[in-house]
Amino acid sequence: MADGPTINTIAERAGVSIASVSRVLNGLPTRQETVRKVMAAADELGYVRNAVARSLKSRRTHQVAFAMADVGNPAYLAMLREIQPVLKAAGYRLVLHSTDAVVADEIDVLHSLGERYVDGLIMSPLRVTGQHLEMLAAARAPVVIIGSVPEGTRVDNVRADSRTGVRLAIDHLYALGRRRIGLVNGPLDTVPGAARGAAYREALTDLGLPYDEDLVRIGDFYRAEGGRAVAELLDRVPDVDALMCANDLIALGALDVLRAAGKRVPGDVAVVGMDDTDLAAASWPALSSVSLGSAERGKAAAELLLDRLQGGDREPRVVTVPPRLVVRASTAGPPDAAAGHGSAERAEGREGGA
Amino acid sequence: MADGPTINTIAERAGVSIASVSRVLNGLPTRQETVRKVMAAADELGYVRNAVARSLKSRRTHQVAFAMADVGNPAYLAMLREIQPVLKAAGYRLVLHSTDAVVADEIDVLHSLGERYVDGLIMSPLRVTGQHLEMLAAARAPVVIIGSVPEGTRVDNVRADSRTGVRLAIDHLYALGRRRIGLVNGPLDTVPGAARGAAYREALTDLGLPYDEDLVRIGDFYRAEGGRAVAELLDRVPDVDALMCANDLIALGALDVLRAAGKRVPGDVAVVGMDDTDLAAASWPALSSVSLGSAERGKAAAELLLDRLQGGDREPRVVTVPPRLVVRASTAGPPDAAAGHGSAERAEGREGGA
DNA sequence: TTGTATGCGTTATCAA
DNA sequence: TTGATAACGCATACAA
Repeated sequence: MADGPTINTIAERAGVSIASVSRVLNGLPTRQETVRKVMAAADELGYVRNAVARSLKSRRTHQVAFAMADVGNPAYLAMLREIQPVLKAAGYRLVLHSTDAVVADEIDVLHSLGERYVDGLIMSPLRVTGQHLEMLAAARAPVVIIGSVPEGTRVDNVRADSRTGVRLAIDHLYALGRRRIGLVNGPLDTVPGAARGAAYREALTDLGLPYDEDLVRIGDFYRAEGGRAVAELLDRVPDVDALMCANDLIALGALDVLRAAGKRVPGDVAVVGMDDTDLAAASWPALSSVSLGSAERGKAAAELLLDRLQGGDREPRVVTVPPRLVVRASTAGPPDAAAGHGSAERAEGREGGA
Repeated sequence: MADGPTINTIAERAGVSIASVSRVLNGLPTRQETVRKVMAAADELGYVRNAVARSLKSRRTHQVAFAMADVGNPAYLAMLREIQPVLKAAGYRLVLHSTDAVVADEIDVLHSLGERYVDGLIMSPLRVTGQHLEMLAAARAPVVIIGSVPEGTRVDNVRADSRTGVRLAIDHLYALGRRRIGLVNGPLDTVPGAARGAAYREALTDLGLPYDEDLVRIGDFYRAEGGRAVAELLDRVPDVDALMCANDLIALGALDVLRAAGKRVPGDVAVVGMDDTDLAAASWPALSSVSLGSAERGKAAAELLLDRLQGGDREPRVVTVPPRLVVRASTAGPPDAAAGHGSAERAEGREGGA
């Protein structure tokens, strides 16, 4: 792997100055003959511009970072899938950070913004701490936060409306006649966990249903732990007739446990997931799920960032993506979905609006 | 967003030279008093090293690129999930490229290696053209290819063994008494498509089964098109009793179509997928699937690249990851899996070895 | 139209 | 132990 040619190498070979080489390479007005000589030399040498040197000079890297909690979480991947092509189309490379939901890692990412290896950052933090806010205020490059930040934070912000999302699901279950509706939530010290918990309580109140602590279980956002939480809930409230799960992975865990317990879905227990990931459509019975618009949020975030990178200064903007209930067999199928062929097809595609 | 402080700013403030500042920042031997002054100034100014300038000087970016065909494909995401932490632990950032299976884009990525914005590249090309090989030979940074390259190509290479993988699946189906085993494949001009097609034919021959063109359908690697291919196959061979699908998405499409056609799985038709993605475990009936070790291949590729980045020169290495058949309900469940609760659980976790 | 010289922010060499 | 200075590869103001 020999050292690559630089504009100096080309200049020598073409018998011109490096300034002329640079001009030709950048398409600035130059005499035809010089252009020819430079292009020929560049070609023969297999010259490729050094991106690092360009960046140092231009103060732009044409890179953007996307920081999320977990590369394994389909909700983040849905964002990624939308972010990637938007950035690519605009000529930006994507640097991926997975913070494993470790706050210190998120702070690290914000700190590293100062190193100027990217022109901007899209971040989807699980929790927003005071330190986050401090660093955001001091950030030396544009940042877009996916998730909710406190009022008045001067940062571009794309948020989901999980409150309305939970409401859609609970109303749906209520309309189906369910009255003992459980909640299987993630940790309350996460932004989504807290929001979903509060929204659940509020929705019940508005519907005139009692709030029963035994109907609420907390696990984490994964399948196995979600299953355990459901087992516990079943133990305390054997006649629960519906489960609102804080994400699809938890809901899959719920399906596992309900099946093992001999409960029919949705006959005995209706199940709603959240995030409407690929898994929802693949599972059986197909999972009704509240989409919080991960894909749309990713796209919106990418566009906000690009606008900021290209347009320059403007007031921070807040974009809220409305949730959407996608009804499938786990709530709207035949009483024992396990007995019916084709139920998933019938239900799939029906979508309730906000 | 004011201009950030540089070592010059610090030097002025601390009343020392930039050389001293650099020394302190890099922990080189320096007088205590100087260290103190520099650190104080750096602290007050909120100094952060400029990564671009460092890279220009050091000729290392501490970035590695991963180029794959499709951010939406779970097999690549499985690789990504393993690659990311390995690189992160070694202090490398991950730059993500999605080429949308466009060959020109892959060539672009190889070309852009010359820009030196990354120290190395992991690439998983769908097809390896002559141009790929040319550019690999001329690459100015280490590359690891996930996928098969021609014998003698001087490049680190991690390959799956889809031939053995297909063989495992066909043998399994044969052992279950299936004799009319169909193949739902992806395009034959892709490396995996060609390999799987050939392996299927070979496996049948070895088992003494006739090769029937009507039993082989070609679509692409996605769910809807896979379903269409299965519908066509059903039309031609109504009594097909097993389907080998070239990936899990195709297999999900197969489940859709079989269910709609009133076929029982695995009673009437046993179905095997490939790649063993998350979807396989989530689907119903849970999908038997041949894991080609996407995760392991990703990990191996990252380790090969790191070794090359850190260790330096050595002969190119070829790592072959063995396939593994994961048996679930879609082949080993009760005749009509749709009628049985808990079948997925019973089958899950049973794994046949190579 | 072209070349010289300077700076982008670091690191590293060489004298002092 | 420290400071002046030269790269790293490129872009550009200015002079020729």
